[in-house]
Amino acid sequence: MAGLNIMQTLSEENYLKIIYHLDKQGLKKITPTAIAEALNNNPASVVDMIKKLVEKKLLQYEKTKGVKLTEKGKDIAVLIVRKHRLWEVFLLEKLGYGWEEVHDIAEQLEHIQHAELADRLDKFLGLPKYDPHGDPIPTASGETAITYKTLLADMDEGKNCKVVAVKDTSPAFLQYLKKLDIGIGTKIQLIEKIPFDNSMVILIGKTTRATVSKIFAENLVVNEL
Amino acid sequence: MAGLNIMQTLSEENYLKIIYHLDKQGLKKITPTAIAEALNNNPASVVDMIKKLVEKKLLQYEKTKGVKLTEKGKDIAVLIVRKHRLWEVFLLEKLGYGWEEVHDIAEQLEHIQHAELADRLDKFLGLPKYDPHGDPIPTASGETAITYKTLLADMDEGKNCKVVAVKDTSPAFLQYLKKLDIGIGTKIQLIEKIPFDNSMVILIGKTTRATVSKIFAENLVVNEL
DNA sequence: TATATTTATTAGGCTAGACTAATTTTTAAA
DNA sequence: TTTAAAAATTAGTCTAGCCTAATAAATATA
Repeated sequence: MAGLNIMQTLSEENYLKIIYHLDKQGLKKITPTAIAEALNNNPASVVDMIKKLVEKKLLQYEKTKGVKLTEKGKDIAVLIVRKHRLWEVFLLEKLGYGWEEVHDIAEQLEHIQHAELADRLDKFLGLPKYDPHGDPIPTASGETAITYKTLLADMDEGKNCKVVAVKDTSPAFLQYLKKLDIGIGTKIQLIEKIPFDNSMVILIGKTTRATVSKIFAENLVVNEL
Repeated sequence: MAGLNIMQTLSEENYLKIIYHLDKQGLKKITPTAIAEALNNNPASVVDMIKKLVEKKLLQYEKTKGVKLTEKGKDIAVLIVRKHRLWEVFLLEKLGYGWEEVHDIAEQLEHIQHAELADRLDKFLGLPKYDPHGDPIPTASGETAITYKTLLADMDEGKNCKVVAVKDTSPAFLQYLKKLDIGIGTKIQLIEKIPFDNSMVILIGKTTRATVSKIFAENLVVNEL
């Protein structure tokens, strides 16, 4: 994690972040056009910025392979993502913000610069592993847990999925799962999302209908069917 | 407090803030040169920005009277100061940052935009009245009136008080405080005032006795218990 | 393979916000 | 009141980061 101390501009940081995300999303070739679309700006602008970031050794670019973050560039991107997700936890848990509100504020907070900030915040929040949207929070050393899809964040009404894991492993949660007859492999259909409190109505297996809370849904790791 | 919802640029916000501070410091005529000095930039740049802010109805400017914040401009400035000081409290109390470190980070955090942010943060912190440097935190409605009490000026022999802030934030002073084991919240009893040189004998916590100078005592902001 | 289409790149503009240098206005001193 | 000094203003540059339009290159299709 060297060189994170050299301040990047807001714009540079946003480019690094978006490239990181595109990569994480599995895009094999990250092109200027793809970046422009993700940033909602112009490919010509992107080409300029790519040059600048290559110059700064934060990116590599070969027209055949597209854009790739260097180690240094990746470290910066991961730190931004880490800060973003930590701030989201803070806004939700400490300031009582809602689910939908935290992202936009975290977009601003993720750019706050100070060497120890992320680690101090992390500690203050009790070293959370996931942000309120179910995305894993990179650790201080930059490791990112596998990105899970959760019932809450990744499923839409009418979709079918299969339970592949749980995030929370507390007895209380596991017991509740047992009661609902949900286990690894159980098929679930999302019937209705209730925006008010992010709860949802689901169909468990073929016949059992249940209404489950936001907290429940974000702890259920699923694969879409 | 109307119109705070129209986003200002970072630079605009910094101008409004500095003008607010110059006014608070008692500068009767706030000139382009004074602003340029405070911002460490060029008077020519300041003239440009003044025009822009007058245009936006955030400032009034008459060459004879200098610059003045409009109601709207002042509301924005106060909110920035409020956010700055609240974030300083957060950084010190929740993240464990030192006195000297919080200012620079708060300079960044004060620009985070969200309607409810200041109020939510305020509530989360327990509605603090002072920031760690002893400056009063403007209330939600923009009042900044509170004059602080110092150990020197406002305490009498036998009285108990609690340290709420410091005025001087020089390393020398902060180091001395550390040595005496005085921090935010430390309880102090005034045992004896020595009229000769305005020094005083105090009891720090339960057992530690110390004699402190006038200069020391006037830099310690306290609340009477 | 030749052609059409999509993508990348270059060239040239634009705006915000800074700067320098030159000029005008204001203030202070003789 | 005249002159000297300081402050304000104007004019013209510069950079970052965006834009559009034009061109070049790559990819896909006939």
